[in-house]
Amino acid sequence: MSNPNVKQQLFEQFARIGTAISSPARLELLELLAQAERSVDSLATLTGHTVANTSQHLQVLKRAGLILARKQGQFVFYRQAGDEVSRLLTALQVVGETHVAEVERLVRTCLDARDTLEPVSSEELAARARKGMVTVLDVRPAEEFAAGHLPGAINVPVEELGKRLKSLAKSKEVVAYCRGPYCLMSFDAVELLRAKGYKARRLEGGLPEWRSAGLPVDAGSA
Amino acid sequence: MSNPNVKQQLFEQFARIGTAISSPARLELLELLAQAERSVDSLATLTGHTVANTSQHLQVLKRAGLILARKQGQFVFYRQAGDEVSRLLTALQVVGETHVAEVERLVRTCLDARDTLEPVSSEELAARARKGMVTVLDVRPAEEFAAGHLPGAINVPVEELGKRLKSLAKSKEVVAYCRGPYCLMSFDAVELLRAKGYKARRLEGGLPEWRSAGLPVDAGSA
DNA sequence: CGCTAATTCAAGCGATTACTTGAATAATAG
DNA sequence: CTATTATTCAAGTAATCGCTTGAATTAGCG
Repeated sequence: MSNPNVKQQLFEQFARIGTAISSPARLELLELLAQAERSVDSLATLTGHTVANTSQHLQVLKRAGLILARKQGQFVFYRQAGDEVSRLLTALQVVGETHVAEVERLVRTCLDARDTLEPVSSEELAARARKGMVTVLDVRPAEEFAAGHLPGAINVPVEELGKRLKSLAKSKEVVAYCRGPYCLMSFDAVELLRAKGYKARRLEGGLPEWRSAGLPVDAGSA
Repeated sequence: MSNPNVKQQLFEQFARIGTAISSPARLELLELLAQAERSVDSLATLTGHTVANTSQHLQVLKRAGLILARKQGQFVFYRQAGDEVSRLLTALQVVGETHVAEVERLVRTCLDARDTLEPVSSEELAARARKGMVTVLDVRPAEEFAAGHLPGAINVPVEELGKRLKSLAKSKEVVAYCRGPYCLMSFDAVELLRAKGYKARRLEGGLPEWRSAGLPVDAGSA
């Protein structure tokens, strides 16, 4: 006979993972860590929380198995434990999009340019990029680009995009991407590019989605 | 410029879904509701919690968009909101299996017969069942079978399996399935069948996994 | 060695959560 | 209408959570 206790213990373990993704602050950390490994301090700065608070959140994520730590000198670098974690977050977002009215409302409210910004799917971009038909633009911070990016992508962080437009050819269509489907950087980039007369669209999803779709990623030459 | 507030609000929405799956009790409810729609009272009985407590858990799940309610007479029947929910739970389990040592330990401890119980994949079963090579055995309670089951499956709840062995031909291999990869009923069934001289294996995963793989499900003739 | 910076630990506090108990609603049966 | 059953609501309590603050730990640097 199977021990019914085991099942409860398994539920407890899975619930611990659920707890880890039950806080907005931790979801934000997970999104950042899906891009590149980062120190506690850098994460605290990016999220605007105190270092101690950030450290505690990171430990919750680590205990749940979602992230891993690597100590180098006086720094501790955290990183995502694996692509399964990105897939979990994607599943979370899909449920939200499908069944939570508030999510749909938020997406429409802020990103109502959606109709005009029809996103490019990963498959489509992969095919068109191979033929050299598009400029692939990575608008994330340089560190994240360095940790890995789409093959052949050019890195121009959003904040610098205005000043560095000249490096982009106007002849080819530009496809911008950033951290993920709800990261706003690529929206801003596309908006700016179109205002300047570029033909621009955004990739549906970001690097984590691209990677967990099994598509190739260029490792960084930091 | 995009409103950075929107992103925070989106994280809050996703975090609410995380909160919903952050409790063992609610995970158990979700597993049950992935099989069939059920009343509050029936869920309370099955899980061993009070009705009021169960009702409150169900409302948390409902507010997160994971389940839906249907009122019929004095009963309220809850059901899973959609297959996306099953996929979320699967993603949760995959992360657990991959990155939480305790999960692996539990699986090995209780289900260490795993080596001898090599599970059949959905694809393999689909192919072999079409050729009539196996008996597909659903060992879940009759109500869950009635709400949907694998095509051609025979329903014999585990508790009755001992008494109803005669209805199973010994010539064909038997593949048993139940609620999911961590549901113990099919393990018990396979153990019992083997002890009685049957050639038996279990399906890897249960009905929800089968369904969310896009494979056909026979609707119930209750 | 002492100094500084990155991280973690520990204590504390207000807010939230899980569960219980008992009452309030709502639908059905007599 | 009254009694019964299913469900939800409301109040209360112990435990947990998120965040802060300040001290402890650890590694590098002059």
